Amino acid sequence: MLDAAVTTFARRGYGAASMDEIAELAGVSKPLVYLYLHSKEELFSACVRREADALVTAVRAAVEGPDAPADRQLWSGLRGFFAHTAERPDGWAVLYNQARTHGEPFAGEVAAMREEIITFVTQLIAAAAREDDCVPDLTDRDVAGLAYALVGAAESMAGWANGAEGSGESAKETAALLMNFAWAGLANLMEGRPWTPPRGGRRTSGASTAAAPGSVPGPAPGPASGSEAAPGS
Amino acid sequence: MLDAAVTTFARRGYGAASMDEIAELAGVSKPLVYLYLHSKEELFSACVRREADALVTAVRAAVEGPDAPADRQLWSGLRGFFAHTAERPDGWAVLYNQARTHGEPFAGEVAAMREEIITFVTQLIAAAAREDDCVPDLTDRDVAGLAYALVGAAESMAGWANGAEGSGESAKETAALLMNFAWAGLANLMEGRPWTPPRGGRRTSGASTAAAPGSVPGPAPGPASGSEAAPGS
Amino acid sequence: MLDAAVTTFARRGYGAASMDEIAELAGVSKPLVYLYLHSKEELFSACVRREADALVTAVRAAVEGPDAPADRQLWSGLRGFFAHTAERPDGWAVLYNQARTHGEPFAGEVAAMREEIITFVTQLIAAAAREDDCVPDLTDRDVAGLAYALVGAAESMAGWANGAEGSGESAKETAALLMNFAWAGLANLMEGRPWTPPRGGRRTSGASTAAAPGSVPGPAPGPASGSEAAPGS
Amino acid sequence: MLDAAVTTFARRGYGAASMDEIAELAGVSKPLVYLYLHSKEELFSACVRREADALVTAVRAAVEGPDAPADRQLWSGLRGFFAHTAERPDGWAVLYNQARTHGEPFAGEVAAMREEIITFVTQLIAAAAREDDCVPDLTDRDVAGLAYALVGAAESMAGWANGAEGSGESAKETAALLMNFAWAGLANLMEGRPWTPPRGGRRTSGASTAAAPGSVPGPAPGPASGSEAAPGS
DNA sequence: AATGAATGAGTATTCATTCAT
DNA sequence: TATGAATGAATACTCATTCAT
Repeated sequence: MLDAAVTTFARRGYGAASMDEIAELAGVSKPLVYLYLHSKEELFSACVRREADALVTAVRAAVEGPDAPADRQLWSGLRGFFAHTAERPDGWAVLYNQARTHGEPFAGEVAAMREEIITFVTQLIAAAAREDDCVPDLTDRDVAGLAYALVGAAESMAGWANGAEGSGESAKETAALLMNFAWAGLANLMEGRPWTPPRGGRRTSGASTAAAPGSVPGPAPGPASGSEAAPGS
Repeated sequence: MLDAAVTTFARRGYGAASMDEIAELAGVSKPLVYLYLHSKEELFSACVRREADALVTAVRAAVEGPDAPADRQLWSGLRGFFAHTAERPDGWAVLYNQARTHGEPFAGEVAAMREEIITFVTQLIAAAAREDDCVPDLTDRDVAGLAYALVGAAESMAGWANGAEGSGESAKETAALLMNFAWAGLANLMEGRPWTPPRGGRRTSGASTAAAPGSVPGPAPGPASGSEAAPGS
Repeated sequence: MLDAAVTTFARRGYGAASMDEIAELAGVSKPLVYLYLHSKEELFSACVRREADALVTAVRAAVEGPDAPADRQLWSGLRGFFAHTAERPDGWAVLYNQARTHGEPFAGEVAAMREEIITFVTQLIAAAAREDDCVPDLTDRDVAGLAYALVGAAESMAGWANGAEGSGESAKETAALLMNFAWAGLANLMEGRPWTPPRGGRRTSGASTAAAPGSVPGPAPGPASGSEAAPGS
Repeated sequence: MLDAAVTTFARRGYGAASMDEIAELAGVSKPLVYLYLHSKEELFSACVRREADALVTAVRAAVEGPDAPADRQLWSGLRGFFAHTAERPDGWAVLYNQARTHGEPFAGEVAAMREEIITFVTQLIAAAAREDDCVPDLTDRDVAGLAYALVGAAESMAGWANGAEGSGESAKETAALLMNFAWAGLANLMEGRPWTPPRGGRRTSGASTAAAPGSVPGPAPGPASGSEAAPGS
């Protein structure tokens, strides 16, 4: 019954999905839907909760144990994420497209789940930073921002990857692509070699050694000295 | 009048926003709204178009000329993006939350705008890769995926940054944070030093030299040349 | 201006005709319409009155003077009627199709005009009966009914004749056809030779000599000399 | 439910009848009306169809079998017609006043029904003419015109008869009156003794023997057999 | 004399929701 | 338990009508 609801909400959108259609697709009668799930809002909430739980569970299950190195944990988590969203595109659409955009009861629930994942990611980043025992000068806010960026990138890529013909294989590829995109930056940051806004010089790619801007100061340009500096760390 | 519509659509969502409410907020009467914008759909379309144009224009205006180095261009564009979304949170909400999720006339328009931006980013990445005259072995699909990741990260951060008390200053900070997050990874990739999935060793962060996974092969393991290279890493 | 209104009312119907359309067709602006004719109802009333007057006037003008024999008067009146309705189909449509069917202000006005014509026809019939100086035993109600029948027949034929390509010639033909249809019956009646419901015998057409039915008694069954009786058949 | 609709449409007219009013009069709620009849148009169509069928059926049932003489068939049909319209004045109003004047879906349906009746009448007239085995020189168009005249007369009288206090008795009377009005004329025509436009002589009633006008030529001037001739006048 | 701009009042239609069974 | 039948409440849209100019 929830399956029918998820499918319908994903396809039609919350507003355009009618209880009639859901009941019909579920093969039961409308009053029955009302018997179990007491209103459209509650029904949608149940969908959201179920999908959110499923997603969180899938990601949790995929993450390698806390002993593994941070990038490995992150990578495995991403693989789980992309695999899950590829497997349940309707569920993902409900979370990503519908729930976030329809008023408070739902947006809150999704936000909570997202927060959970973000917290996890944040901890990973922090842990990695700690592992590096460098002086990461990253404020909490910065770390949070990075987590948002990473999660946002993942979400965007999920939509993109689903656009093509998703497959189990592509989940791994997508995760690898995202790791490639993100990890070096994170690693640099954590090791105190931030990118800084160029000052007009011709070419300035990669993490420069200049002083950090805004709240992302790269205090210890430090590894500095370090030869060509263990890039990518 | 469009302002009122944008505000209402952003706050209530497309479905829940009633023409009555929009008209009242605009301080005019409903028939007048229908006189100029001829239906709810058209009204929403007009909002979407206006906001999309405004956003694209803002980003375009912010981007530094094509002579500037790629990271500089990207950075300035992001600053423009974050500044604009911070300045017009309702407009951004209409584009990001509402239009994308409500059926074809609208989703298409937003997708078109997004595509425009993604194309721009894609070109930047490709240009940077060319500048680096390395063998970037990045398939087109990979580049596209990276652009999606970057744009998705930016979108996510826009929502996050607006959550707090947005200010002009924060736009620059947010952009810098994202550059830090993203640029090193991009640079590594472009220079042929991709991150690769670890094989179980204890610590493996940053761009490893191992063979690339999936479609993101890092052919030239070559931190090789060494030289001052190694930037971005 | 009234022309535009008549045309529009005839084509769209009273309900579907919008003041905008009328004003546009008239080449003036809506407020001007309201300046002269103060509401939709009044505008429609004016149309009805104008067309009714025109029709009555046309018929009046066509009728030959009171000295002429009754059938001649009737015939000339019918010719006028058919000629007029053929010439102004929209006006006729307003009277016949629209005004009669839209609530009291209008139906009354049309009824009044119709009554005027019916009265005229009634008088003709009565006059003819008097001329015949027979004992016409026709109650007033009967005469009224006959007038209604004649007028109704004319109205129906007007619609029919306009359906084809109306022409001046056809007005005369239509009138003649109707006279043929009607006059013999009227004449028989007036001369006391009514048609009576057959009693089952095989063939009984035309004005029989049997007793009259209902309120249309044929008093003098055998007016005339009887003899040739069995007329009409 | 259809009853309520017919009543309301008849009383208020199609445009002014609101679904609210109909539902209220039917003693149900508006959505229920929409559940069964899916729109105002469809509801009106259903009314029209029902009333048209009822009328045609009533007339059909009333007509005496095809062996009966033509005038008898006609008379019985008219009696059925007047009885039915007297019994269901609202239904008749819907057909005669509303449906004919409101756009294509409806006008067409009524026209079809009318055509059916007119065809029937036409056949009766033609049959009668054949029975008379005279040379009826009536063109098809003339016969059609006569049928229109007869039907129009009947329609007009239906409205008139309903105006007074209709009763079962009056149906018979009205039918007789119309037969009196019409039959002699028809009979004369069919027997080749048409009325012709007078040439100015003082008195010229009834079927003259002069040449026929327009398309209603009276070929067989034939008071023919003489004898019973000269009737109708 | 004439109108561009604006609106109050009303209508068809839909949908989440609930009885009676 | 399960549903066919029914509805209250809300919404997009239209039109006759009027000021301010």
